[in-house]
Amino acid sequence: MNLFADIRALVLTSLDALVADGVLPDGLSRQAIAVEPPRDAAHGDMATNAAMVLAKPAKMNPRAIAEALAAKLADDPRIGSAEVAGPGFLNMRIETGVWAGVLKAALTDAGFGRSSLGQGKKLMVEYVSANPTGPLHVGHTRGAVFGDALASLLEFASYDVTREYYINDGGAQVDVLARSVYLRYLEAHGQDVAFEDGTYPGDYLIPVGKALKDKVGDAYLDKGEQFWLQEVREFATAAMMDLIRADLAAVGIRMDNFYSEKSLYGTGRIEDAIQTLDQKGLIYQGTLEPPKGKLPEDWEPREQTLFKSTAYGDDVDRPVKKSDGAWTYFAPDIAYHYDKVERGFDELIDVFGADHGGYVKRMKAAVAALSDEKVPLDIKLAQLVKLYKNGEPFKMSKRAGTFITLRDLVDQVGSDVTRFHMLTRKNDAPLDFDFDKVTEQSKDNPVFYVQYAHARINSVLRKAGVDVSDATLAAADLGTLTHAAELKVAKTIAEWPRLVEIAAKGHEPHRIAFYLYDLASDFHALWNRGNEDVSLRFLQEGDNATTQAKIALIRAVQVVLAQGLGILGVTPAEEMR
RNA sequence: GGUCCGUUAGCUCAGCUGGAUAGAGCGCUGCCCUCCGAAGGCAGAGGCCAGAGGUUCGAAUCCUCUACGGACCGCCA
Repeated sequence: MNLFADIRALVLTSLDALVADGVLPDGLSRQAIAVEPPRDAAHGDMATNAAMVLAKPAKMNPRAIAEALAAKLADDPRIGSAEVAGPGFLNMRIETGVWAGVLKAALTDAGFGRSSLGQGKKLMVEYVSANPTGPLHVGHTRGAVFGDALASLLEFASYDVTREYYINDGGAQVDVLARSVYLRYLEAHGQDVAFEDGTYPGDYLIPVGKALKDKVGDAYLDKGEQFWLQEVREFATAAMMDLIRADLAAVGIRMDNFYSEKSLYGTGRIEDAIQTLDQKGLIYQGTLEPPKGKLPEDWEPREQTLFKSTAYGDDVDRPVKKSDGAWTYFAPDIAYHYDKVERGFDELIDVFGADHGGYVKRMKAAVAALSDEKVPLDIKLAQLVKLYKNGEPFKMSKRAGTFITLRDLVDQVGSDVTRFHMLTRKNDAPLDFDFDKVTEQSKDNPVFYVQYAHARINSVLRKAGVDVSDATLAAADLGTLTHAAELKVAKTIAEWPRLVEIAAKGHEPHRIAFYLYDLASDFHALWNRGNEDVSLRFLQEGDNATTQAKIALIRAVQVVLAQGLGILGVTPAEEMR
């Protein structure tokens, strides 16, 4: 149940009644009518802007509409009062019994909080998609966690979600990987090797070189690239993908599918995709203008095969073939997205790293062209993560092989902390990650604060001494929950379904994290009230009925916390240690 | 030169897609532990929402310009 949606529906039927009464003209758009919690709790529980939205098209005074609407609304048993305020706001107070209904729904309705927004539509979230050349590092981790939480959020909102990883195993970087592994292979045979520019010096390739030796023995020794490059490339890529899969598992990520770029080559898929664009008149031979501002030193104009992405909002047309006739990296990406469209996805989401910002417009243009603008593609950029230790910035150097990996994070602070913290910021804002602060066990640390709330509720349940099954709690008389601090908690719970919908619509999982913090905060506040006011303690000795009502309230909090943490991929702690 | 993102309290950040007197944490000030868990709690001070125009009943939110910070910008992925 979504109380805000219910009340909005009530507002709409009340408007129908006003139309029937001849008070309001018919046929007005109701799109913009919203029912929201007012900023200031003194204004009531819910507010609607209906009168102000309708005033202009109806050519009526907003306050007059509001007055008429208020009279209709007041007839509903759920509405305690409806008052006109300001320029035409309508503030409503909800009968306290309604909140009890929300709590019961949270306890007994497995679908509580879920949204029907997605209506079972097929949606793909493509995320991580890191080059298969090494372990995942911090930057990847943010995109991975973000994409995963977004996918879970959309599942919770009734989308049929596929999580997919695009393996860039077709380009030159895989040759570099193969050569680097070959060096480690030689090393495993006791040779001295030097890692020059254009090779990957990281230690993580040592075991891969050994494994290669175990597999092929000395077969590749003293042989030219033509004898081993292809085999080593495949061997190395497979090894890297195993590594990456394990990295992902360490933060609780399981992909539904891994899609290989290489699998597109030699199958005619790329040609098909480009031809599809060509048939729409979007492919031509041409020469690009040099980029303005800083001029590349070796710039010379060359004729290339270009995609007319400017027809779909890009700034310049983009090459799909190099001047030597080979595909650019963009071409297989077009084919890959064409494949997504052909697989029947209704919506697509790509999660990219911040360094791919310049890539967004052309990819959107390609998908728009390939799907005749029928399949929306949203591209979310995961901004940079700045690492700190003891408040000091942490320098990473990829060249020296001293970059911080996903494993470093998980080993030091754990998966839960890593995930939650990375989701406490909008994806498009840079994120600070301080190794010391994120593991601090105090209120300053949202991860701890939210998990602590969950664990604290567990502690009460253990000590309750009454039947605390959800069915029993839901059947309890919740009419005894009348204190403002208790109702505050119930109201926050009532906002949960609405928040899920907002977060899902905006593809913004960070809203879940902030909501959970607010809910935990309301709960902790209520708990602390019990320190001064004995009647607010959850366990009322000798009064099982009241105890059960209070426990119903906090158990509902726990249910929502668990749902929310589940979306974020964070374990709800049973107890704190 | 262009594109994208950002700019909100001393600091770190939210702000529900245009609503009422802009919120939270930290820090600061003042109170509060015999009490279901004080690894805190309650209250208070603190704002020209970067700046200037515009759109309208109404703007932190939408549009234009400017300033500052970051990312990116042909045959690398």
